[in-house]
Amino acid sequence: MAESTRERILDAALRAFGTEGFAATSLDALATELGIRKQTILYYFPSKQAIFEAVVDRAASDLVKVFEEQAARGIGGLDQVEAIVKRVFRLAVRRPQLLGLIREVTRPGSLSIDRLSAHTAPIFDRARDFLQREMDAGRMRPSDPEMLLLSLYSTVVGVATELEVQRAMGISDSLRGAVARRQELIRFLRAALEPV
Amino acid sequence: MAESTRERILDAALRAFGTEGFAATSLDALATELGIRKQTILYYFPSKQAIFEAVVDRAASDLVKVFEEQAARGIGGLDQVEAIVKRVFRLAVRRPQLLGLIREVTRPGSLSIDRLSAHTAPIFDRARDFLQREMDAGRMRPSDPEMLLLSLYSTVVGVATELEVQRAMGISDSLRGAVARRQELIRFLRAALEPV
DNA sequence: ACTTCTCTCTACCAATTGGTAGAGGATCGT
DNA sequence: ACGATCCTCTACCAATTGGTAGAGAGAAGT
Repeated sequence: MAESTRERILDAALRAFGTEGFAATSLDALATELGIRKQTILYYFPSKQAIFEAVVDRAASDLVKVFEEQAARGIGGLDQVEAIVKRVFRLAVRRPQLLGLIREVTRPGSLSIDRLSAHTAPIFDRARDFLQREMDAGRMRPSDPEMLLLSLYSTVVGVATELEVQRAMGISDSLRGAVARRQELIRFLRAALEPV
Repeated sequence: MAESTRERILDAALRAFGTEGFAATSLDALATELGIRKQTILYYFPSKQAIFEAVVDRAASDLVKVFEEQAARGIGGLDQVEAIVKRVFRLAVRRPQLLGLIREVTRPGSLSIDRLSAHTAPIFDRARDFLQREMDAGRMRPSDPEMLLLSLYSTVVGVATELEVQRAMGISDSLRGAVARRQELIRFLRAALEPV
């Protein structure tokens, strides 16, 4: 048994919640996909909401880990921004459901938004401080770091997750397409952030 | 009778689909909200899916109208980009469900993505041509116009719609906050697009 | 042999889902 | 006065939903 039933449930739930969404995912469908009974799922988790929260917790800590690994490297300036964008992109390509889940949680009606915030607040603070520091040091164009962070978040997550929009625009969603997208995004961000 | 029942249904459906999402919206809830019976809704629309499609059609044409009105003005360069961003923001503040619906439609599993594309493809083409023309004329930093358009889309829609993320970041979601967000976004975009 | 614990199962259940069938009341042109 | 059309309703329905109750199998400790 390479992977425990509990882990398998969480994996399938992440995929389902991250693509179809919470409401559109049924426990029966999840169970069928796993070749088990719905009641087996409910043995490990008391409710559907509890599964969602467990999935959010796991996804959030995976995401936070990516940031912390890069933050620990202590690179400065735009090179650090570029490195983080690259890491997020790698994650988006390998595990697209992960960012899809973030989109699901950040939807207006979501119940687990505070749960996600609890995980991500520290890295938001850290990112804001980083931007402020870089601006003060003249390595980045000065602006409101909070608003800038929001713009950065929107751009990166959007470019990484809005695959259907890209399809509608006629952009290839192949792996090569992802690389091109990343490259163009980095150029875009560098232009926006470079000090004058 | 200021507004026909059919129109009232479409209004309520836009709000519900744009915030809670398609799967999380029930016809019964919609009917209760309107003070009518579910069967009255099903008199005007043959199915839930049909309501969604009608809502998408109406939302898309509203959105397209905004772009076409601005395009007709024939302003060039970054001033035109700024004008469009401002218009999108005004729409996002006045009718937040509208952009929320776009997010819902562009989700991976959505059925109506082609319906939306049919409406928006012409303005995408137009926008791409516009960017290309401006780059050729040296009024904008040269880059891949398709990828740039994707970055622009992501940034604008994200900043306009990711209200929960903004709340988590500690950004005010008041009207004044929206103005500040818009201003910062325009500075961000100008920096990214200005020719060197 | 016996109990205990872990796990997955069958059997249900009440509530809600989207949708059908058709009655009844207006308002209309004739 | 008449049928026709438009609109909203009551009454159902089969299917699916998340969740409960509890049986039974297997392994492990005693």
